[in-house]
Amino acid sequence: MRAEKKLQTRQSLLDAALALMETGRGFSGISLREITREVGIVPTAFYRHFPDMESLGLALVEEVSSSFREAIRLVRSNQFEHLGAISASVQIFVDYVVAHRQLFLFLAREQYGGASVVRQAIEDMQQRFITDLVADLKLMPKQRHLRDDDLEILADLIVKTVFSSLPELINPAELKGAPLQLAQDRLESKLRFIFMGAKYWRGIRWAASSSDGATASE
Amino acid sequence: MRAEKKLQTRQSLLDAALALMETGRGFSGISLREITREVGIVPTAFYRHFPDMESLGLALVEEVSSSFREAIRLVRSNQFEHLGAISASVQIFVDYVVAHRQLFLFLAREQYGGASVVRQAIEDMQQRFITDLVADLKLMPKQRHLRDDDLEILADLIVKTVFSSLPELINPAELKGAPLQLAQDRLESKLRFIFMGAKYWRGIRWAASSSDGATASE
DNA sequence: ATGTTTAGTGAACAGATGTTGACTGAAATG
DNA sequence: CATTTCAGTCAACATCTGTTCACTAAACAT
Repeated sequence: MRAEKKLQTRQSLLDAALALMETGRGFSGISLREITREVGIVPTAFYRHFPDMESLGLALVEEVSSSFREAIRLVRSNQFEHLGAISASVQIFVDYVVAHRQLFLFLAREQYGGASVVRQAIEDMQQRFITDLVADLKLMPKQRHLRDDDLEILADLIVKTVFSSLPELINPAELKGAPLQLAQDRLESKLRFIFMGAKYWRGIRWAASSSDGATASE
Repeated sequence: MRAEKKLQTRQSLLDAALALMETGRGFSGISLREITREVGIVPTAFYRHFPDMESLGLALVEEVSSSFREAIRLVRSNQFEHLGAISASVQIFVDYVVAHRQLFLFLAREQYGGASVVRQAIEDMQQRFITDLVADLKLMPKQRHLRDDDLEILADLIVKTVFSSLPELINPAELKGAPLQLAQDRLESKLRFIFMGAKYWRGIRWAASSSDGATASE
């Protein structure tokens, strides 16, 4: 009961940090004292759980990382059943995101704006997702015509598109009736664009990388 | 010579804010006093130019906005010449971004992470770009098979893809020889995926928006 | 030449922040 | 039961912050 209570307040600290981010500020704009105030403990008790704010941020990254993995797991388990794979996948994913709003709000806010260590951790997480997605895509017969490096870029595009859609999936700053469904449809369409592009991708190498003008059209 | 000098130090304040962001912190992590210290004036002189930090941030958004417009103008003036439109456009754009690194660093950092007012201003700017791009795409004969709302989503996808590529185009945190050229190639390939998807886009309406399972395949 | 405007100065304030060290009291251990 | 462990308390600190007010002096207008 000693360590159990400790983990409990530790979680309270993490939750308080997430809750305070709903005021509109970034993670770096939240103070140690604010968090402890929210939890109801004295500022110095913070150090019983984290050496500093930075490592609390890293703990949040880990939390959102495993949460994201869970969402992916849910999507994947249904992906091979339905025919409308994209639609079903997006539906599952969006449901999961709104059910864990605060966590993904943190992710959306800090993916580029956070302190360098937290940002780096998020980038690493993103890269792992991309790598995993590449492995998944390799198993799909529809993507067999794509080269490995093209697959990597495709996966990167998909992941970044999903990440960049997080703000509109989360923000309560909408007045009309069904802005969530609209954002969800938009994400679905975007992925449809991308996968359509992948389907008709021609492995044409457009010569060297740099500035020779004569490339394949389009 | 009185107002000229004033504009000069005002610009110094803006530049100092950008310069301080290269320390890794977000805009909200920079203090008023730090900026004045960097410029070499006393803290209270700040108020001769901005009522508070927030409006300095908004001034930065305006600056990056007009800078971005200039980049787009450059891209557009060459777009109708070459055949390798994507490659040339990306080349021009990337050149412009690295030439104005600090401004676009600010944009990349604050697009989601910034204080609510600044973030909102950036979102508005993004939306104007999307609207403009829709108008542009409408003029291109290759995109005539796309419905208006599909064009909107396509433009959204393109703009967000470019925005999400900004960090890798800017960050000096690379050790190898040519990471910039690599990032540039990646952006080019992503846009190629997207435009390929647009080319083969079929205007099929997949029924209503919400949760009916029977959708078009893929 | 005289008076006004104003960018920048300088001192000082109230408040918030991170971090310190010594403490308390209850749970865990033996 | 005696002892150790340790999550949380309490008071205090040095530091940094944004903002105030009265001021100086140089550029401007008259």
